[in-house]
Amino acid sequence: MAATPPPGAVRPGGRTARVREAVLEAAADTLAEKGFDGLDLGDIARIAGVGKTTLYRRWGTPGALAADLLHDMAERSLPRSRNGDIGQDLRDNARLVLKTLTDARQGRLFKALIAASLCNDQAAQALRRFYAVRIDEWAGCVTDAIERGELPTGTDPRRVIAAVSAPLYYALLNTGEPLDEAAADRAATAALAAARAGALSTT
Amino acid sequence: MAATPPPGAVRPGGRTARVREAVLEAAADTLAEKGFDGLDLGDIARIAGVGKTTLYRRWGTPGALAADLLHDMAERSLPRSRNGDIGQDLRDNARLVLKTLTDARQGRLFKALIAASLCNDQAAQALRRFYAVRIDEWAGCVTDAIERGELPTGTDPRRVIAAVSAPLYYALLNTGEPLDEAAADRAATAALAAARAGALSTT
DNA sequence: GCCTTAAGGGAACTGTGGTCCCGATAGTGA
DNA sequence: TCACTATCGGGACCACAGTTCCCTTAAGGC
Repeated sequence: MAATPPPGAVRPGGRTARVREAVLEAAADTLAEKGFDGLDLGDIARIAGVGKTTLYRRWGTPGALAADLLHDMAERSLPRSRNGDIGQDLRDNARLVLKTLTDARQGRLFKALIAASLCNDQAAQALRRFYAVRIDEWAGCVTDAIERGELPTGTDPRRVIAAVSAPLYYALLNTGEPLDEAAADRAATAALAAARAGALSTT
Repeated sequence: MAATPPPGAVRPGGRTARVREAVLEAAADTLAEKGFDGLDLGDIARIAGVGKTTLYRRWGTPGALAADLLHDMAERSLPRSRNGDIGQDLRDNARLVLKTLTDARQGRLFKALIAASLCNDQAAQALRRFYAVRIDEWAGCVTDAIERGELPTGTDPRRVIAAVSAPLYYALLNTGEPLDEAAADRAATAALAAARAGALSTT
């Protein structure tokens, strides 16, 4: 019982790749504009200039399309800061997250992708992978800081980076508190204080 | 131009109240079981044993129904701890949040309601109100602790409580990190360290 | 450059989510 | 208790998201 490969996997080049690119771009635009529940495969087909049948055959559901977009986004990682000072690095990270979440297009896109991950298992898995990549990239700052003696040995690098983002996402998703530079700086300072106190260790 | 009152507002007692109760219960069950995108008004009507027309007339959309459920949930507030020790109080709060998020039914329900809030403005507003009520209730712990001199004056009570929940929700929604008692205790300890360091002040 | 067939696209079709109409039921004020 | 009408509920109806069919195009191996 040889499993049939998913459509697009056997001949991924040329036309197939162009279709995927156009579709993902249209999907990102639509998610940013209308949110996850406004993601209609028929609309996407029209906007991307491809056949509706293609959308249903290759992706099938809005959730699977969002998952593919997340895979695509995880590929392009942003380089982290290297200030030689953990306080400054965490602040840079907080500012970067802030900028992403408050940017009109990016902020709405992230909200829509989180909504997708809450409605669809494929999207949920892709979202976790996306954040794992992002966090791993920045965890290097913490590793370096530990080596420099700025933070206790045993500090968990990923947890420190996650601790910076967490209050900003909590404000975005749960409380609706305003997201501004003061909030970003508070997030960085709080994470640093927690790390110094040994509250974010691996054990 | 007198605005027509929304259906159910003029005669909210008796049958109308019973219908709302049955519908909200069915909605909560369905959200917990199938998530927000599985919330079909026709299904809810069948489960609740009321007319489909009633669902569409009184709520109209899944988002509005989720919003009404959130309003209902915000009414019933849970009492906070009063240990006389902020470390213990924050730990209790973290354990309570953990218990809610890891409970099979409650955890799924919260995820679904957050998804709803990301797809619908009414639900988003209702969710913010829900968390405002919850956070205000527990903020009293921090106010008391400041008076007892356990935390610096100028500490923002709501921010401290939010700082406890934030990493737990971040694990639930973004990274998929395991949610266990160790995670809850880390969240409480980290928030306490940040507050003691003055990183969560009102200014 | 040729051949095989994976992948795309147009168009017709259909199941069902959501609307509309109207009679039945019961909350509310007197 | 009665009258008025807000609200409920059943069923017909309709638009369209999602499927299916089948022909066309071009990717990839030789």
